[in-house]
Amino acid sequence: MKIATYNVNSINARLPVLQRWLAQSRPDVVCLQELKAVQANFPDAAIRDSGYAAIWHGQKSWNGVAILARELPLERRRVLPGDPDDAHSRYLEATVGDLVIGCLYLPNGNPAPGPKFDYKLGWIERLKRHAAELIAAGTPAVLAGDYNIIPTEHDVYKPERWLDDALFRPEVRAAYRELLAQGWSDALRTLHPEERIFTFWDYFRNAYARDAGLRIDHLLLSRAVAPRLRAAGVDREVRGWEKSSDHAPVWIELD
DNA sequence: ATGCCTAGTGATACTAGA
Repeated sequence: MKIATYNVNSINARLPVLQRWLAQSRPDVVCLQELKAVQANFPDAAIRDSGYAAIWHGQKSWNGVAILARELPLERRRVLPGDPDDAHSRYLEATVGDLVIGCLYLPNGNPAPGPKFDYKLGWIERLKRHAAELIAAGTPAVLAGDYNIIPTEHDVYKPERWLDDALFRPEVRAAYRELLAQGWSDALRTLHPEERIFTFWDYFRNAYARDAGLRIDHLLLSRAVAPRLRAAGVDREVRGWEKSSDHAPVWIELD
């Protein structure tokens, strides 16, 4: 079973690239982030033509998340609990087969410090509370998405330039470590502990050609799932396609 | 230190992304 996550940076601007990648990579489950479309503007028919049933949570202008699968995902929740005032579409959770799939788009948080960074830290705390419940229940779960967190200095092309950035600030990295310590494993790093792996290259500064990237898209496996991990990778060539997202798809294969 | 690019909105300039 192949599970992927892909920040598309607009589902409608990305549709040709998404369809081409789905046909080539043939994942069983896909978590999408940054739909940048209201609920009614999700291209459901085109996704069906590609062979996937989808649930999604749209929003005007920004954010928006979706889960695609061969059979219709059974929705469990469409918001992260813990803040009734949070109107961002950044979390969607569903049952697919024997797995719970959490699709997340964690806030960017820049500039830091500031209200956006505070929102990011609060969002991470809520994610940790929810993730702890999944672990406590022994749920076989995958939390996949754009975390907007560079976990370590090995996950960024030039760490000294990112020290004050909301993606790399010490408190954000610490929160990610605390999340893993609950019993989640970072699938890409588990199978490729030393490799230089990036999932995002800025549109600026010819970043992809220079391989000036970041690893910020992650698939976290609960204890019940981790032993099933067989392969993991980044479809980085997709970032080089015409009209690509600034992120590349990231995938795992489970028994 | 700044803008470099891309997308959405809705009006031709701004916000936001990371």
